[in-house]
Amino acid sequence: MPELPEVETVARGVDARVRGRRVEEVWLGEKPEPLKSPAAVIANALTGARIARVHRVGKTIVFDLEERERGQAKAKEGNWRPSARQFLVHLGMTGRLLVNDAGVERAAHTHAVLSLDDGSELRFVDPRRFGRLAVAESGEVVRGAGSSKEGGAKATAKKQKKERVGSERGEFAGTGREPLRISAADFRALFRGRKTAIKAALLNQSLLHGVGNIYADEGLFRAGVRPARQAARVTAAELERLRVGLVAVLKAAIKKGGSSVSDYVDAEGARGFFQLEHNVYQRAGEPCRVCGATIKRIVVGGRSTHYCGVCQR
DNA sequence: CATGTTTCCTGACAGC
DNA sequence: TGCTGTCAGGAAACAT
Repeated sequence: MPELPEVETVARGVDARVRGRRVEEVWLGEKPEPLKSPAAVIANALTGARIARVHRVGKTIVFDLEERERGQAKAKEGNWRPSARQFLVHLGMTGRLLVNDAGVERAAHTHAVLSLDDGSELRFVDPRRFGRLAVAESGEVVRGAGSSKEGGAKATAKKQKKERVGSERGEFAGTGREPLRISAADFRALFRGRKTAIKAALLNQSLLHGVGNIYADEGLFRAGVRPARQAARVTAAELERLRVGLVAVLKAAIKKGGSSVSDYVDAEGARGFFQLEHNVYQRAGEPCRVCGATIKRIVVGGRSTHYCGVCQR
């Protein structure tokens, strides 16, 4: 399942392939498309736009777009300006973003295809349909769910706070803080007074975004903290070990192209290798690499959770 | 608001 | 062989 390192890997790979390309045509799949924004909004935002940059915010892949200057219709090949809209892709559990030559046969469960001006195609493939596509309007809030049916008035009026668009320059800012950049003090503050399990808090995307089940378990192992501990009771020293451990494990995973459990692949369809270096995730019943004790599996926050009962307290 | 539970969706896999 | 049941899990929706 794609978490921060996997999403980062995909974003980098896609960026290398599509940056500067112009979107000539947009195809969106059948009825139950995984769209957060209405199909017309997505098609309208993308068709004719140029892709300025692709990057990652939390677990979301963000496409910065440019559009042609108005007025000067004669269009020398050069009058582009930043678009007020960004294209957002969330891979969910099984989503893939692939860049293929248009001639390559489309995989099953292909839900969206952007035809680019160099004859390649950016394809969104997602068997389980947990992934989401959306357009963020500068200065607006990208709401979660509901709007998948209707982008309508009701959705706009409702409570808004989920994903911020516009921290500073009106860009999509995600739901929480970036694990790789948050300060020690801000990190500690996230968990202050929280009665939920530290693992559940780590998975809460409105606190930290980008950390999922794999790296929550791996980070807690590095910190020597048991996943079920109440967040508020984890000491400052432990939280700092947790922050440092998370940064280390996330960076190490990015270097290895992410973890390919289930069926994750990058923009070229290549698997990652970090799963080979997991200390606890999906290693229940196997010996701890540090102390040799048997790795345990429990359920925390509704998620399967792995830890070493000796190394983690 | 904080927290816990249910739901979506389909491939993979265990068991018969 | 082939069918059935169970599981996985990100995040929205719903419940408490």
